[in-house]
Amino acid sequence: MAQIAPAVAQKSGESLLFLTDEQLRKGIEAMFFAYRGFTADPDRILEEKGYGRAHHRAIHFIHRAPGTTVNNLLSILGVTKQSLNRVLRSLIEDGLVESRVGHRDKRERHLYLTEAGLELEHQLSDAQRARMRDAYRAAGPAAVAGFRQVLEAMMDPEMRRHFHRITERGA
Amino acid sequence: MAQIAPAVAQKSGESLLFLTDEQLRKGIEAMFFAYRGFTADPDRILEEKGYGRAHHRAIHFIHRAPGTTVNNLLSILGVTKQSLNRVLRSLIEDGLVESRVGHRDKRERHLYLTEAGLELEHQLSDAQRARMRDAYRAAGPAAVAGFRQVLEAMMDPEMRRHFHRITERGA
DNA sequence: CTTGGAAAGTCAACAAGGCTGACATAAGAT
DNA sequence: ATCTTATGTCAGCCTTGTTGACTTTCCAAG
Repeated sequence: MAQIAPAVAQKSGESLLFLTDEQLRKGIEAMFFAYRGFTADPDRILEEKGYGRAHHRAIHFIHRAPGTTVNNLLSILGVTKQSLNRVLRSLIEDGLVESRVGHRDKRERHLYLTEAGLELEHQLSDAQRARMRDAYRAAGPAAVAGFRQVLEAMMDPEMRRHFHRITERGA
Repeated sequence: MAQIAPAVAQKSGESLLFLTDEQLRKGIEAMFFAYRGFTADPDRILEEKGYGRAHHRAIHFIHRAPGTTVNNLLSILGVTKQSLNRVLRSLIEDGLVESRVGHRDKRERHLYLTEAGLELEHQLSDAQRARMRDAYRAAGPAAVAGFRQVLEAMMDPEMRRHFHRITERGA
């Protein structure tokens, strides 16, 4: 059902060989193995500190959008408030995150990294960016552009909105 | 520490603007959001059947390398045998996977998908490939080549070996 | 032939991090 | 005054990862 015969490639002007099931499977496996590498370095650092990936995600997005509300973080991370709350509570207790009551709407809590939080964020980010930088450098700018295009096309629309919102400040 | 100033770009002949921290952060976030999309469709199917991602991974790689041993699967998946065993046991009990005692070495178990297993594999794979295909088509062949280059550069060396071994038959 | 060690399986216990459901509180909105 | 929203919290459940200990099977080296 899903086999795209090479003959189909004639349909368009360009070769559609990159859409064969075999190519798609390779892409799927590449995503799987690459994601392991992507998380490996932060995971090691987090383990030492007794944290997990969930903490990393919270720290990352709070750093990226300081003052974000719990609800906003919830929709970015796509988890339940109970799940996020467990993580946030430990980060707040450990003094990595500060929760400030909203100025206009006092129901909201605005989240900020403390000095210690920023320090851990840097440590995690440095490790992850180092791997990313090596991969980017090895592949070159054209490949990086393609990489980003495919990733973006792979996102759910709602996630793509988050991605653009978070990303749109800065180059 | 990790900031690469635009001035550094002059060092090489080509622009190194794609290696700024901001660009790297975007790449990191793109990976995060894209991976969610990548797993979303299979996750929905698996949930209906009472399985999880761990089952999907086992099914995928057994399909990809029929007759693989437990130990081989273990090193591909990077989990403990206890963890994999729990998943395999349920798949065997449910008749999706068959475990055959080794011909030469009778300690080894060779794993195969049954008819039912193949059927589920197809269902999961179709969903995941559909998203992949849409993303590939939207981005175009050049972008796909870059995508694959960056992903491969991002893998740990051992995972890259697995990737090549699994992938090297076929185009 | 015996024994060492590898491959596999199993049991128990635990932790992280998802989930649901129920409920409490504060405060904006109507 | 009441409805709704934002947040927090308690309890309980599931999946999927972990370690450690132990058994069975069986190849291979002595």
